[in-house]
Amino acid sequence: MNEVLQNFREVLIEKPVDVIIRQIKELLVSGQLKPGDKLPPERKLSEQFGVGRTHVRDAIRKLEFYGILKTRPQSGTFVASIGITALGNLIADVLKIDSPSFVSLVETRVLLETASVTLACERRTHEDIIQLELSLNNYLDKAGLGIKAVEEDLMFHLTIADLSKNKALKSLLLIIIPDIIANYSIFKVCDTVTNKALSEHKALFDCIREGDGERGARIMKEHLKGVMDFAQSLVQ
Amino acid sequence: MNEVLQNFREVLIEKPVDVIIRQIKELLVSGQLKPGDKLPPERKLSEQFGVGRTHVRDAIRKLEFYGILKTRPQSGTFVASIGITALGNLIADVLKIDSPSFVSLVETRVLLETASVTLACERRTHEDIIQLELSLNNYLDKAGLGIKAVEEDLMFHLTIADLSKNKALKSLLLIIIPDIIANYSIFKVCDTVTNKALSEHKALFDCIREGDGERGARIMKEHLKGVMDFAQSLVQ
DNA sequence: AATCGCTTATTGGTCAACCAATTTCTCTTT
DNA sequence: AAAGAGAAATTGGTTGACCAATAAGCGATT
Repeated sequence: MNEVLQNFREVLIEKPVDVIIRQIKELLVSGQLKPGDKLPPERKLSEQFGVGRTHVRDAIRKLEFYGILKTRPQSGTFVASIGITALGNLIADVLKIDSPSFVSLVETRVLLETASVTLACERRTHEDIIQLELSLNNYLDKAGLGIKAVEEDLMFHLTIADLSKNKALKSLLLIIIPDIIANYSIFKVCDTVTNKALSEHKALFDCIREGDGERGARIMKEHLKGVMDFAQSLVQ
Repeated sequence: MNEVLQNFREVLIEKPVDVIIRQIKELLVSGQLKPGDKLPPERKLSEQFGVGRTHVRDAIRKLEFYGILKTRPQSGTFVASIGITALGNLIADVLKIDSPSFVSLVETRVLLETASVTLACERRTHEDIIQLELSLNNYLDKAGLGIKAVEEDLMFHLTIADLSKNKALKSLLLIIIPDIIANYSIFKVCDTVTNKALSEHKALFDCIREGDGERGARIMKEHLKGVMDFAQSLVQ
């Protein structure tokens, strides 16, 4: 298959779902639909937009996923109660196809992970340390043999996020990590196992065990610096 | 309607979609499906799980949304190429209904916004400052009259995120802000307009205009401290 | 006049059939 | 035997009809 053409087409054609979403968005920002209002029935919308009900349902699902709509079976779909202006902008932003740049992703990852390790140092329990050690060993066992251990690497980082006891933080990391991985494969980021990486993982573990948040943050930044440098080199 | 009962039922019943997602997840973690593999056709899956094809499609959509699956029309649905172990854990985590606590959300918001304002101070252009001033005035105009200006408040913060030139950062803020708003209404957070809030917004603007990142971060933390204190008071 | 109960209409949920693009197979041709 | 064209099967996409739960309307009863 021609990948380039494929991507080209993907940009050009606006999928039916996206058309509907935009239309519903316009109903919202124009004030025809206010928070708490009931949306017209799916049949009506599909007729109004001249499109199948399936597409309307898909659009509603997606909007629901973003917390903008709330549908109650056999009753109707409602606009979530949030300010209308903010809503319009939220939708516009969320649905815009502005995939964050690799630099943005890595920059944000550094931010989240630094906070993650700092919090982990403060909040980890004795059991947490045992769990983290298991995760560390999983990584060391594989990486020590010179084998790529991307999964184990990530799991170690996610475990640290777990110890931060901040679910929101961990969720956000879960969101951006797949994107980072995708970019890794696109740009063929060098992923040779270095002794540096190995010792840094060990050092991170030590910091968390000893509760040295400041040093943990420093090591994390250093640990991710390589990726950051690479990301920045792509831009120039 | 009895809201309590509603919530109760909502927890109890496992929707068909979630059942399918769990089944597909088991196919993944058990190794029957490896990254890059093609999933059985939708018809086969629906037959195998003893459920309508619609539900299978819904499940695939959701998994696709999380970046776990990738479906190509008239060709098939494939498992995204990411380590299987990490995958299993990602799915387990993402689909777990562990709504982050309010404290987590606010804590993370403080983190993101602090970084946001720091970056904005470094990277803002002349045009950015004009735009931010507009946003600020929108807020001041409404809030100055003693009217609640939640939307304008949020928009000001989002504009700052915009000036940070970090799309990932802004996207993440967009993700958690609705959650925070939801909690605001649940817990009836006091949202009286205070002179303190007004002057802090102005101060944030000044910092960004003058490029004083350090002071900007300090003010942002102070600005969100009230919310943070409230969130923590709920726990105790 | 207000309220309770039944009937009817509306609504989102579900399903099975159909469509068009893709892939696979097979037969022809070189 | 290899390559190519074309038919047949497979696949995700789409549609319209049907289902069950809810809401609305209406009339009898108190």
